[in-house]
Amino acid sequence: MKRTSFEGADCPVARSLDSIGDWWSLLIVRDVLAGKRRFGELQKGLGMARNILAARLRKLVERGILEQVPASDGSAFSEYVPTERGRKLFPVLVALRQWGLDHYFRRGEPYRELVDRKKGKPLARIEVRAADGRALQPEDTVFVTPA
Amino acid sequence: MKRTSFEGADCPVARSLDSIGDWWSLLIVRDVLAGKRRFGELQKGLGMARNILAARLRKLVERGILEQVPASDGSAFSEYVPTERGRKLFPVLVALRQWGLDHYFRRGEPYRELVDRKKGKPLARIEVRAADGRALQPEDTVFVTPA
DNA sequence: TTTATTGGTTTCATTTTGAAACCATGTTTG
DNA sequence: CAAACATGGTTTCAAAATGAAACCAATAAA
Repeated sequence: MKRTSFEGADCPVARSLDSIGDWWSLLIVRDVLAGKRRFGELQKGLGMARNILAARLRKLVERGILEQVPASDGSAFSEYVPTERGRKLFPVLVALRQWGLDHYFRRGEPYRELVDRKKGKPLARIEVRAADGRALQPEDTVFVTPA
Repeated sequence: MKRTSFEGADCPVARSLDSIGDWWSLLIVRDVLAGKRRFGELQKGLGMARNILAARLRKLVERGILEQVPASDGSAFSEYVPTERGRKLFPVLVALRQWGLDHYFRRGEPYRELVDRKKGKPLARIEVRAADGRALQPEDTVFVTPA
């Protein structure tokens, strides 16, 4: 009767969700990728219960998405930093951001835009493409069993 | 003490998660985008409790991600089909799939690959890019308040 | 006409969540 | 140095979500 786990699922999407498919994890990763590092900073920013944050951080560390390291400011506290695996979630976050902005913000509604630091311009749209660059819709794809 | 809602969050990622940020919703959307339509088909495929599936479908319809329509086969049953909004989740799913495959499948472990239907070749990698096409890492981006 | 299937809802036990209190360090201030 | 405060949690407990199974009404098949 436990909450079903997708850890051994044969679908990569399901396995991903097993690590980050709950209500808070992606928001934590979002904040860490945006530079937040400390427990309290995350807790205040997200407005979430401390015990839940502690549990999520533990799991994210366990799954190799974050790493807990001694604080960079010399203090005896520790910090949570993204691993390479965590950084690779960036496209997922940007895709979710673009989708949410398109579908759940009214035009004119204020929001903070994520831009290319160098040029200050909005990011390109995230798209699914074929190897040759053609944009693909769901129907343009099929599953196959690799050789 | 209610489960916190991200519906009115100022962050687009959070609003997205309010619609699809639970354990099952994205898997349901994945299956519907892959062509599954009927309640029982989804339930059996996902192996999830019927009441939870019913609740999720209700919410996905409410949020405009799926639509409940009379069955196409002439029977009196109904079907769940993706809306345009639901179809637009495709990049999110593909990004999650690529990430999960990269990080939670051992090499050689069997999986089904999603390929370009026309050429039968694997999809291009999903990447975050600037307007001019440069690939961007998290540190290459900043938040700004649009004018 | 009986039987089976489909698409749910209801019920109930188990888990998870969230708020608040608590606590052990570590850090700053007087 | 001592007292006060901040930090990073853990514990406790009530409310809410989840999951398994039983149930049920409407179809569809035999």
